[in-house]
Amino acid sequence: MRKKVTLKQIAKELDVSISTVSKSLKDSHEISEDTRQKVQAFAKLYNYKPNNIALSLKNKKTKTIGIIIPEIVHHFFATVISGIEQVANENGYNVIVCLSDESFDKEVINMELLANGSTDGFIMSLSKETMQKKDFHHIQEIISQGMPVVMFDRVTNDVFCDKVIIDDQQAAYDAITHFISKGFKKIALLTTVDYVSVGKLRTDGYLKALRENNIEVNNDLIVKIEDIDNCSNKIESLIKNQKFDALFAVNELFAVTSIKTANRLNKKVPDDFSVIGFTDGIISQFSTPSITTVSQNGIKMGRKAAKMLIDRLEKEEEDELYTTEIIETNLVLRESTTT
Amino acid sequence: MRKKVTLKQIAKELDVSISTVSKSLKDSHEISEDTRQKVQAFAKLYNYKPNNIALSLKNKKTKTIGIIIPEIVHHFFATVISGIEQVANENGYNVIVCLSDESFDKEVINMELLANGSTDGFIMSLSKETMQKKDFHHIQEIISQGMPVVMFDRVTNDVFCDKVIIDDQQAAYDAITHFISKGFKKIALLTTVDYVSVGKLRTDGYLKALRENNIEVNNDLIVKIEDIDNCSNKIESLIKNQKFDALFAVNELFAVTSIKTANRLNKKVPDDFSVIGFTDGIISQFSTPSITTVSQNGIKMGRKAAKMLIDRLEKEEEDELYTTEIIETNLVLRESTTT
DNA sequence: AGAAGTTGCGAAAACGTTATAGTGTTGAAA
DNA sequence: TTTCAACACTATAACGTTTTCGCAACTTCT
Repeated sequence: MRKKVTLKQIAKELDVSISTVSKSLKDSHEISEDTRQKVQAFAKLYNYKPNNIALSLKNKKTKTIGIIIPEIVHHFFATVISGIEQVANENGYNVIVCLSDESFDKEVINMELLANGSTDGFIMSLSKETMQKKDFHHIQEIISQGMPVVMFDRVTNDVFCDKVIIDDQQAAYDAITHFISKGFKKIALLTTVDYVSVGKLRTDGYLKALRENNIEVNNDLIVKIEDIDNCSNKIESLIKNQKFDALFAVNELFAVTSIKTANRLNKKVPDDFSVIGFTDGIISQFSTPSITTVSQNGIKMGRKAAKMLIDRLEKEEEDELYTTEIIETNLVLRESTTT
Repeated sequence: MRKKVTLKQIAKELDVSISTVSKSLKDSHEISEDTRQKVQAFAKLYNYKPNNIALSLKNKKTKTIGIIIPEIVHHFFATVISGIEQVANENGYNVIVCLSDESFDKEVINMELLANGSTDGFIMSLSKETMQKKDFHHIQEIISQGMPVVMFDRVTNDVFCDKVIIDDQQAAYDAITHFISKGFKKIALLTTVDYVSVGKLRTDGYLKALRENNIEVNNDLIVKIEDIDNCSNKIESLIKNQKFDALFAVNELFAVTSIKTANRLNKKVPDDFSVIGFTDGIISQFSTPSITTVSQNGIKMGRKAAKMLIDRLEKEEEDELYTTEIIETNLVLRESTTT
């Protein structure tokens, strides 16, 4: 076994001081040509690479970004990580990923662990439980220690930090407006319970679009879902006595579930009703019919978040001006809507 | 801003030595009850948490696992990460994720970077380029430095280390045997080019099953796909002059693409032909018809890989006996096959 | 020849921690 | 009274770096 070699070992072997070795490897002009070459040759031979941990301790920066997300088996979050990783990589950063599993406690524990020197900053999306509890002490604490945090998608106004979001309300508004422009008036909504901020905002966009077009809101057409695994009956009854001609779902799981339910009830999308979903993921692309969705560009979001974090990390003056970036969305037209 | 407090600062503040503080916090009996309480109270007040980096340097272990995978926007890899993370978390480890983007160079760079002190070991799946080049120096080097590596799914026999795989050949064999037991004789195969080891093995399983059942192999029914984005014509011509009654695809993308192509050509799955895919992901579940697949339990694979790595990290004697764990697969029956 | 500057290198501190080996004081046993 | 152990604490080394400062030994200038 060839253990990694250290400066000390090289120094001893060549009978010079550690300082000399360090300086030689950094091409310092303090060291004679001769010594420098000798050291460099030796270092190369033994494949010397500086120890990251020692460097981190010395420099008080780790060149590592902590990512805290609710889950990873989720197309959107995976794309965001991918985006973050791209920019991180371009800038010599690594990413360390922690999953909160939608649990407040896990979110807190993970963040506190990483905050003790392991990362230079965080990029995160809040867990459901955190949003419900509205307890953001752990995040406040970390920010107050001077560690930058960037939130994306599931964010909160209660914490001051950089944020990257899409304009959920506007995106939903656009989707509904699209329906209306196609002549649909009876539009159903499949949404989440209100404490999920993005669900709430998308619902608001739906309501706004109806209001502005003087369409009366029919509460029978609005279904709020707590848990997708236990809601088949709700969706089923909505579709069975179908009183709508278009359906807007606030995520792709709801969208595809409604289509599959319709199939089961011998109804056809888009013949019997059109569907627009949210989040342009795998499901929407490969469902039959493929689903028209509001695309939520995860890669772009991740890249932006990473850029914001790294910018903040690499400028030395502390800047108290936080910004919220809005990533534009657009409607990807597919087979689940009539043209 | 309330910067993190260090032992030194506490020591100074309480006018004791650093050692005393350290020992007090560790409840050492060397320290008097009085002092201990005083120190602990103070530490709590200032929310003292030991610095991970300093600990890592001292202990020469980081409690961090490096994960190197080709991509993350991929259901299977995401589930594996999820499994790894579960076990890592249970054992006080963190995971640092690097993406090779299927590139050899990125794989090498990332691994070498992390190997310089950032992680205690690696869990990885080889990039396509690495498999093609058959160059595993970077991995050999890291192993020879005494850093354990566990490979999963895309592995190689050229490196001695722990591995976690499924029995790809057997799984494919089982799928084909299932077809045959249902009376299908003309079975098409949608596979990858041969250098992708898992694709090759699954193809072998297909061939073996046919051979053992005395069914002649018809090369017209075997389509090898290099790049899914540029293969629609190949799949289309296969399906257009359909000479098969069942189709086995070595991944879910190929499976869903064949179904969608069939739809376009006014053929129906499973009425015109049955389909079995590989990798039980989102697509298979939500496709219409949902797809019968060989389930490749990513969570289990990730958990197993993490367990193997951590076991090796936590026992001090170096053990040169490497094992290869095989995760069982099973056929998940859905709508794309007739019963 | 003495002062001043240059060259080439080493010592030491620092980052934050833990563990080992002292050290001085007290109290009890011999 | 001496000896020794127990107690409560401190100093120091170590992990692997980088960097500042210091110090010889030359060289150059006056």
